[in-house]
Amino acid sequence: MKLVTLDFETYYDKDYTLRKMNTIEYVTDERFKAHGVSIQINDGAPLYFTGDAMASALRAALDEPCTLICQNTKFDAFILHHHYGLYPTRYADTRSMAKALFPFESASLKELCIRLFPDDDTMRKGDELADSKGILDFDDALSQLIKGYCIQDTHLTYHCYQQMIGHFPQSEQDLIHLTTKMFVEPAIVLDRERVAAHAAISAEQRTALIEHGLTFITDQLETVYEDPKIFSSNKQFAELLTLLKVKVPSKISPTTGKPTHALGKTDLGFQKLQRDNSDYEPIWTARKAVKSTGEVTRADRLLLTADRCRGLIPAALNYYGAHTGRYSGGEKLNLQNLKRGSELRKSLCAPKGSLVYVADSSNIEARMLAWLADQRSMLDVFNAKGDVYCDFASKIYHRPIIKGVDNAERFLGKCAVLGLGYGMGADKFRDTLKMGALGPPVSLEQHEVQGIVDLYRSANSRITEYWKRCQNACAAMQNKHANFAFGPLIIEHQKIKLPNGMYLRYPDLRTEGRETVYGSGRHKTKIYGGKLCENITQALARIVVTDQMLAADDYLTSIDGRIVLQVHDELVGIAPQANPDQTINKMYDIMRTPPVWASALPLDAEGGYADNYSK
DNA sequence: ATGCATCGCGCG
DNA sequence: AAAGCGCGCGATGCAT
Repeated sequence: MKLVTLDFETYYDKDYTLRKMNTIEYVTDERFKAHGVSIQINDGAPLYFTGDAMASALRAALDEPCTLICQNTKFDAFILHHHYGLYPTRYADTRSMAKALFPFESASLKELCIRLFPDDDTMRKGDELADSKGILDFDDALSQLIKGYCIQDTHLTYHCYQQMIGHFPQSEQDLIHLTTKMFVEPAIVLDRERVAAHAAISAEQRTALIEHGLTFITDQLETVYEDPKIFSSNKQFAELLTLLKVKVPSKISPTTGKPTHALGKTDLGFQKLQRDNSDYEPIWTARKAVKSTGEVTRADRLLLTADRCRGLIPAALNYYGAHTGRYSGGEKLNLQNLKRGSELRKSLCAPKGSLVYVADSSNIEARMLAWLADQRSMLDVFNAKGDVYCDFASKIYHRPIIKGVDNAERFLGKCAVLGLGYGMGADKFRDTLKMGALGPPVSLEQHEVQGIVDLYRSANSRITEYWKRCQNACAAMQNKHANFAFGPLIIEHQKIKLPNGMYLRYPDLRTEGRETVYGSGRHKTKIYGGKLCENITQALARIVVTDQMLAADDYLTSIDGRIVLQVHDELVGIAPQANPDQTINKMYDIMRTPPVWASALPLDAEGGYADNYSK
């Protein structure tokens, strides 16, 4: 297919910039102005166009089936759609490719060129001497400089693409296309009334609770308090507690190792403090209310986005956001962490005549881990369509635990299966249970949690052995000539080849003292058996789900629908409302089909459909 | 003012 | 020796 590489030069200034706004806000803003665009067809020389010549040049370039290549394609493609009504057939993106090949490194064009062409000084991005910031109309000199940079950027982008494309299997190229399309060709309809109502109510309730809290402490301390910050700032809140003669709980920060206040919702000390001082309820309530601004901010951003996109919400996902290949959210509107069952989730709708289809890959990581480690007992339960949570809970309680009957017991089994697969110890497991991160808080004695951890490890000895084999792999990967099979993987120097040809990378892997670490600066990270086991499991589960996502999108496209979002183990599609059971069952079929490289992997799927993303 | 690190909290 | 992991965003507080 014809390759069209292009790069827009656009107006920006101190406030009107992608640093402060997201792509949608920027491109649809009334201040938007394209100074020029450079366009390269196949391996020809890039040509530069300005003013009225741009539209016709773009039309001519994109008038037949073509693949669009840009550095950050969701920006340039969104311009093409929004301002020129042009739609390329396929999307490629050098920034996405760089994220996959060089995790933890800058994905900027400048840095990418230095990395890909270290010995070729002609392959360098302009040194930004000509800053067009804040300038609406260029003089001739600036115009010529910008033209040169713009042409150079397109030239570089094309060569970066050619340099990297050999490392990308077709499936990953398809994935970059689909990911870009989910953003630049949005399909999710926003229920504006629902969002607006929710935002209003949330804001109102929040204000009332904070006001009540302020009045309460004003009365208590006989000093006037008017600033909500007293509740939101950890420092000020700690000072308030001291004035009230409540001892401020402290903890050791897991990041810095230094003591800090333990005032988070999930901090056990803070939870106890609230129980012991229930007469200060208005304060605790106000603290919680003031901390939950995210909901309103996000609602406002959804409304603004939809206003700019004909009522639609583009789904921004960062390809290879995690070094394991998982997506991450992006564009200041993370659709991967919307609260389950929330109004905001329910405000994401299908257009009239269509439905939102949501299909989850059931316990994909637990299944992948059992398959990788060849933990037969667990695979047997999955294969028999049993419930692994009940199965393990039965071992804990020495009696059959029945789903829907022994709910508390099954829940403990669930926590253990979800938590203990990557080497978690008894202390942390006890805290996790007590905090109730997965559901209702559970308090167990030290000897009880230790017993469960020991039981998990003995009942799943192949999994604990797999951690050790991963530990060995951490060491082997430090060998320059490493190259050996490890199940479906190939261990190489500082990287692991995945079955789709991509790599799980550990740049600068080395031994420091008794620890193995990789990365540098703020990316320096410890790695060890249990953690590598988790990374591998996550990377493989991601490949299973994204390949299924491509298959599901093919299917949905055939019935006039599409995939519109992915949340790690969950595919979200929008498709016509006719024969909904057939549609969702077809999605389940796709998600129950294991990949060729793991034909014995027992998969299952569940989900449903509705006129919105409610699940 | 603006950048950066940290915390808290949402998701898987 | 022992260790669950992977993200993004808003708010805060400190440094520049």
